[in-house]
Amino acid sequence: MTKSGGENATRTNATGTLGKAIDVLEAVAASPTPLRFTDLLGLVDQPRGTLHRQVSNLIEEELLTVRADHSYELGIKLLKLASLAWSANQFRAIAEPHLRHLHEATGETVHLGVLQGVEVIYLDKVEGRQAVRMHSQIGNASPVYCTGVGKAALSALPDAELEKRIATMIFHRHTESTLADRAALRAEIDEIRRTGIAFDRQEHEPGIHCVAAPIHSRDRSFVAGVSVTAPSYRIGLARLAEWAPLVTQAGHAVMEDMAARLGPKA
Amino acid sequence: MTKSGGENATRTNATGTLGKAIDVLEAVAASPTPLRFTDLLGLVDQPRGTLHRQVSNLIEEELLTVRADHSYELGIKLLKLASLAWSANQFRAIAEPHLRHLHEATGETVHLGVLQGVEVIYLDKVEGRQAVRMHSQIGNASPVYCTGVGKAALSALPDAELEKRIATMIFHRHTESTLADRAALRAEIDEIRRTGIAFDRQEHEPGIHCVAAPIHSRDRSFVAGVSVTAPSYRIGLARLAEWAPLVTQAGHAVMEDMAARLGPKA
DNA sequence: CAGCTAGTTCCATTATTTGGAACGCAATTT
DNA sequence: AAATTGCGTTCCAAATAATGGAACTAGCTG
Repeated sequence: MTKSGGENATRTNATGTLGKAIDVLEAVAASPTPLRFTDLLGLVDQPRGTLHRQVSNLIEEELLTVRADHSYELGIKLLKLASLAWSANQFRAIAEPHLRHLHEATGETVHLGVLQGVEVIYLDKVEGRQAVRMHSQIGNASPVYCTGVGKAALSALPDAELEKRIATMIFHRHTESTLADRAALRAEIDEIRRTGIAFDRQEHEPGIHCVAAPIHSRDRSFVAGVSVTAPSYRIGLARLAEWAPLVTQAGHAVMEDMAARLGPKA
Repeated sequence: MTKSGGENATRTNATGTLGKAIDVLEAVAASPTPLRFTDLLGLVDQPRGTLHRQVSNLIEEELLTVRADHSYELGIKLLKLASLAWSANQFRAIAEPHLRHLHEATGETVHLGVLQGVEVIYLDKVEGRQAVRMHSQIGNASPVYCTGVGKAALSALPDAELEKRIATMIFHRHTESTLADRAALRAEIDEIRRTGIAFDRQEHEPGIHCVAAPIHSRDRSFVAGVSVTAPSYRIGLARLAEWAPLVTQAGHAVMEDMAARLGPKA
């Protein structure tokens, strides 16, 4: 090390020993296909010996597991930690009653998500019946630029921050209506800032649209969003738009509760 | 290889730099009350300077967050990682259709959990409607000795392993029928080994009981369990017992699928 | 405003990580 | 069979990154 500056083809946070370990974990997490030792070696820019010990440590800590075919899988300890993280999460706890109320008022699925880099991580979800995979969403990471919650959250960011994030985004056209470039996104954000409401017009998944409102801490170092999602065949865009005030109110209510419970600095 | 896991009595794994970091994370995770810096200092055997840097690194990596009042909270990145861990988990994927089938056959809630040290971590859950907290269970860690899945899993362990785990358990009487000492648990495990079926007779939560069957890899280095849970006011113990064969079959089916899909070594 | 307590920074010492190279083992190929 | 190649694993001197005692600062509190 030391030399060669440190460019690298792929990922590399390389912040201290911990950072390197997390890099490995994230490489495994991000791969859609199973990774074996050599595959990882190609992804993480670390010498063999080092990588090998790194992986051993992660396995020792139960953060990683080896499958029968020698490929790696994230460890179950992560599920345990996440479960605890979820239930101790203060923001989620504060928002919960408001999500519930919003769900009762609309009858549709309500999501709570926070901005994390250029992704939205869903923190909670309230829905009616639904036979399918529960918790399909919690912890799920989606692109910001094509989700209601994501765009709402972006709109709450100070300009400098916003630009920084937009700069690092990689756009991918998920549906016909996806905003697929920076200019379109910037225009949309302007609009959202004006109205206080964000729409996802089937930009992520065809047939699914939503209304969302921003939530943020006083200093905007923490930004998030609430949304009401519905299938377009059942709920028209006009109907969705009628819920906008409710969603905005929910967002405001959460912010008020934050101020009240976390003190004025929050 | 890879073994030697399992310890985890108090704090201080101290295995390398990563281990120390995880210690901190787990201390935060395990605490029922918010922890501030000095509180942590008392829990994790590390000098101030060191702990402080440790915490800073964890925050840097977004594995930890500071709340407004300076107490710590597990980071949302954990949710993201866990979500990916969950969907990539091979065992869960193999078991899923069988859980679903078991749910259809009984109409009650089905759980899948794996043994992790002296706890059971729930990996999946299939249930009917349920207005309450979704994913209430996934990632949740419960004591082995008072859950159906836990006892079923224990019964699949080789004697030496079983004794090792029993030795490190700390018993806590959750209900009137909780097995509250090693002798009682050992007797129960014997019984389960004989019948292949484990019952939780309201040993964890009053009013809730379940039938469970063990699942394990060929070499028993991996043990888990499936269960059908029901409220006792609606489903009597006799009725529950009638489902035993179904549950056992589900367990066997999962093992067969594992052998088929992961090769004979699994 | 003095006296705490809790949190943060410094830096010489020390222990841990590093990474190049070699080893062992299967599966392929010759 | 012997040779080759691909993959995972182990070693160890050199170098980097972690350690931890002590000094410093910010916020309370009486």
